Amino acid sequence: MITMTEIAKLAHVSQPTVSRVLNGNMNVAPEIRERVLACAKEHDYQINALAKGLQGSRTNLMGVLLTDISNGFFADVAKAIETEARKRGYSIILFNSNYNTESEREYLDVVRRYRVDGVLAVPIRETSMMWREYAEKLDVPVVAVTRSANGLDSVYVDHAEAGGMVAGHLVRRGYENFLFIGKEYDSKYIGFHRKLSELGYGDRAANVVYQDSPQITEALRGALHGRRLGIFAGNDIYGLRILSALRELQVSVPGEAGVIGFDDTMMSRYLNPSLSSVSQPIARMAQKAVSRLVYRIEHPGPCELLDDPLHAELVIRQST
Amino acid sequence: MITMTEIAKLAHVSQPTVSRVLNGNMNVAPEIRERVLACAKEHDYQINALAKGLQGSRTNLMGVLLTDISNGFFADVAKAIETEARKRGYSIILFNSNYNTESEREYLDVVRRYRVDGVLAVPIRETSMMWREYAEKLDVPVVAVTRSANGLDSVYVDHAEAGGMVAGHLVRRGYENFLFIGKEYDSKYIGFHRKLSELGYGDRAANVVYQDSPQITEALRGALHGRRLGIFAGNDIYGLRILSALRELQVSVPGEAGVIGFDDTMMSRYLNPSLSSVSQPIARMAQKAVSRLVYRIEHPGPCELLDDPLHAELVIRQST
DNA sequence: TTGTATGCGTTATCAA
DNA sequence: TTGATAACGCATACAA
Repeated sequence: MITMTEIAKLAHVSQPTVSRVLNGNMNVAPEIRERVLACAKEHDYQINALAKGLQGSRTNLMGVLLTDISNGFFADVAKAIETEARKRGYSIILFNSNYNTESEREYLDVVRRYRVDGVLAVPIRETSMMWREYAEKLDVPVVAVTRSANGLDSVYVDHAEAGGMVAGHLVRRGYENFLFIGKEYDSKYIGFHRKLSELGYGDRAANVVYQDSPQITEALRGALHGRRLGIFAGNDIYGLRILSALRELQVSVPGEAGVIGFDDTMMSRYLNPSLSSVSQPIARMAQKAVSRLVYRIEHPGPCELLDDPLHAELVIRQST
Repeated sequence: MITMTEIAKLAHVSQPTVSRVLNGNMNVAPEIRERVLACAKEHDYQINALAKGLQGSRTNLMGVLLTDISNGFFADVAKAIETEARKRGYSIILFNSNYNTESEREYLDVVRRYRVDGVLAVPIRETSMMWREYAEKLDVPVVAVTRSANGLDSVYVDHAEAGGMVAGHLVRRGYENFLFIGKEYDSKYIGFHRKLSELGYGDRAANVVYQDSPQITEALRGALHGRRLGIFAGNDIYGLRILSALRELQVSVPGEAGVIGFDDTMMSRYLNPSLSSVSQPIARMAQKAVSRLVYRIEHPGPCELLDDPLHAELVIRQST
């Protein structure tokens, strides 16, 4: 691939002059300018981003650490981030932690090797102090998306609040026993349970950590006795599986049991019964997170932590 | 971030010696080796990948150009590629063309700027010769994944063959009219139609280019007259929407109409009725594509084009 | 307005 | 076994 030095030779000028032209510096004679531009175009010059990055300025790279891109929600997040970053001239290096804390740690090192200008992360554990440490070592700004992390700028949806909304909704719909099915102890559940307690149903809420489909069926069978059961799924995929399991158990929805998912995946409106869900403002989150990260990149130095909780929205459908 | 030169000073050796130690070159006195390693560890040294890449060796970056990562299938592909690439020490720069040919072109320039070692691409148009041109300019190897591209190493599933399998299946199931609903003229449809012709149903197959949900409903209403209708959806998302539209039209599935999707997305088995689909060996494709790309990276120079069509598999469920 | 010189952090070549 | 030195491609400071 052709370099500035080579163009300089071809155009009979010095390399810094080529640099000036290509960077739009106006202090160059028009004739030289044109000669250089023509030559660059002819040879389809592309700047060497590595050299540029090495030289000290920016790399225009953002590291994006996700938990699982095969989850439709995060895929949408990734897409929105990529779009937003590109608008501002950044490219994305992508990593999948697969909910593995070790990978998360390891990828952070990789990210440092490439001298990314900043990092967007979906932190696996919101509560842990790991990220505070990480961020210090990283010496580039980090913004948490989707969930908040201790000690990080965070653009996220208030999951506890969303959990509370779900609880309120299920109670209004007349459910009297409650079940949360999710991947792990989760602030959604905390908010869910808190709200149920406030409403006087604190002792009627159970929490199941999901492992596999048979386990879901078992949990449901155990929870279904008499009272109408309101089920809160940690995400739409669980919601889908729960609907399927209830069908198998011949439980009527939303009659004997109601189900509400999380993330409002595209599929949920097409299911039968269509799945109620909690919708997150993905595009807005991506926009805010990228924009905050760019700000931090362009204004280095200490800075007050951003805590920007957005609000989820209930999308009520047939399943509740 | 600490550099080799700084470590050199701290350890009272020369910078190349540090380089040797950190690269595992054995021609270094054990005591020096330990001193350097200790110092590197203490300061959490991470190599500057930009400098390394600039110097001439590899960048250990792969460009990944996708059409749309928010499609569950491609999200799975992206994940598998990332996993496979990481196993071999590569990181991923990700791009979403959003089925936009201009973006595709533009991203290729970005990829060149970062001097990636190679590119994995889901080409938007399989038939066009664009990629042949692109690959020449790129001067790094390119491998097409998922679809084959003219003039590129290609690891893909034979969509025409898969379309034929679908046709055969629908005919065996007793459907007598046929409809393909997909994003655009597609080799799936070509194979589907060819097989139907062979079986004597050539004049009973229609092709609908999908735009929005109302349009699907209209198309279905138009196609449902008397004979049982076998519907082939270009992907599972369309399949889902079609099932939903049929419910709305009160058409029984798989009785009056049968539906089979494409990609065998995770959700399809949980739908009601569960959705028949065509499953593609994603992990194997990713593994083969990455492995081919790495081979080409490690063995530069001209080389016979790889054409590695894998085979799809029908997953028959309730919807047919 | 243009060119010369220097440095970014590596690897590689060559001497010592 | 170790250390000087150059080179990769660019941006920047400075000189002309």
